Amino acid sequence: MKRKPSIEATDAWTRLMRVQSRVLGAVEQDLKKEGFPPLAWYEALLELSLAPSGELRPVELERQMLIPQYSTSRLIDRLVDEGLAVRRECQKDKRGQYVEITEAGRTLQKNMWNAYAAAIERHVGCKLSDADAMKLCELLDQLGCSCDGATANRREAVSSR
Amino acid sequence: MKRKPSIEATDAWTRLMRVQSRVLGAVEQDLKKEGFPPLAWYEALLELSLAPSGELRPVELERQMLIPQYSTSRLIDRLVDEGLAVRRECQKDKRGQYVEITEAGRTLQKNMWNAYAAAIERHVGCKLSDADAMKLCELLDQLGCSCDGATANRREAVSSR
DNA sequence: TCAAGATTGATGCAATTGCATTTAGTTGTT
DNA sequence: AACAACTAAATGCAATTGCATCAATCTTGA
Repeated sequence: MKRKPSIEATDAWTRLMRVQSRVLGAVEQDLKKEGFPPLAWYEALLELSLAPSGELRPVELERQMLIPQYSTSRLIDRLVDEGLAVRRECQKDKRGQYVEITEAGRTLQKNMWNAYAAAIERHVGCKLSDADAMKLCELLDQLGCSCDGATANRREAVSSR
Repeated sequence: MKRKPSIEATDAWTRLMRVQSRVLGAVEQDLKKEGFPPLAWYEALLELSLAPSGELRPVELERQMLIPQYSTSRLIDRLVDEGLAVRRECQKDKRGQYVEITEAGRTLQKNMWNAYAAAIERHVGCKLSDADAMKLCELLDQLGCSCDGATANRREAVSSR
């Protein structure tokens, strides 16, 4: 127990932290400059838009997005405030509810995807060959132990996002 | 302009975001469980401890750590409040100041490194061969366009941290 | 069937962040 | 010297986060 990491592992750790923070910052800033809300809104709208009949339980959204329960609750508050989603009652489970994306929500999601895709291309895509990107995925997956779910299961949906 | 990213690039982006957030969360939580302050404190203490005579200008710390100016200012406030650093007047430039690490600061930095190193090993090191870690660094560096500075310049110091 | 325990979602409160601005001091130009 | 432009650091304020807890409902297993 308590073995020390190799220099290589430590470097990988450092770069993982620094590079993602830079890249994320750059992408978020691009979106903001074009007047769009934070990425988390996009993620939520995407999940909702892909769900059957455009609705999800908050708890499902929470699991997809890997964020804490109270974050989900407040994110939904904001989406609802902006008219991007509505809360609907859930008859199966009266503790719960459904959150349904609105037309405005779908529209925003699509518009954001344009800007978002361009930003990904600008800050990731054009710096990496497809082969390198795949290799990077592999290596990251070794760390993640399951980045799975989310993206993989609905590969078909990607082109339409 | 405005070309769309490939599936591979998009996947790499997604994994970069998700994996670092998981790994960071896991490491931070390990540290917290052992009663240590946030990682940012460690980073700052490390920078200070490596600086000649253990002191830096806030603006230098800011550049090393890649955080906004006001964050640095407040981080220093906290370190000073806890007796881990002291503010010293800067005669060369009276707008500025020096921040000097205290003995308590150096001690905490060393203690944190034990826990931190173990956490890196647990969440990164043991999941990746050294060769894979190096490859990961390379790929991330392609994105970062300069993760450089910080770590690379003072490789000698690493074993002693 | 009923109590114990688990799950869903919201929320009060304190701590932290982000933004914009302020204060103070420095530098460069004429 | 005088002024404009710039840099260093702090801070007020609003927004966001994290934590703990709550209320309501469900599940279960004796």
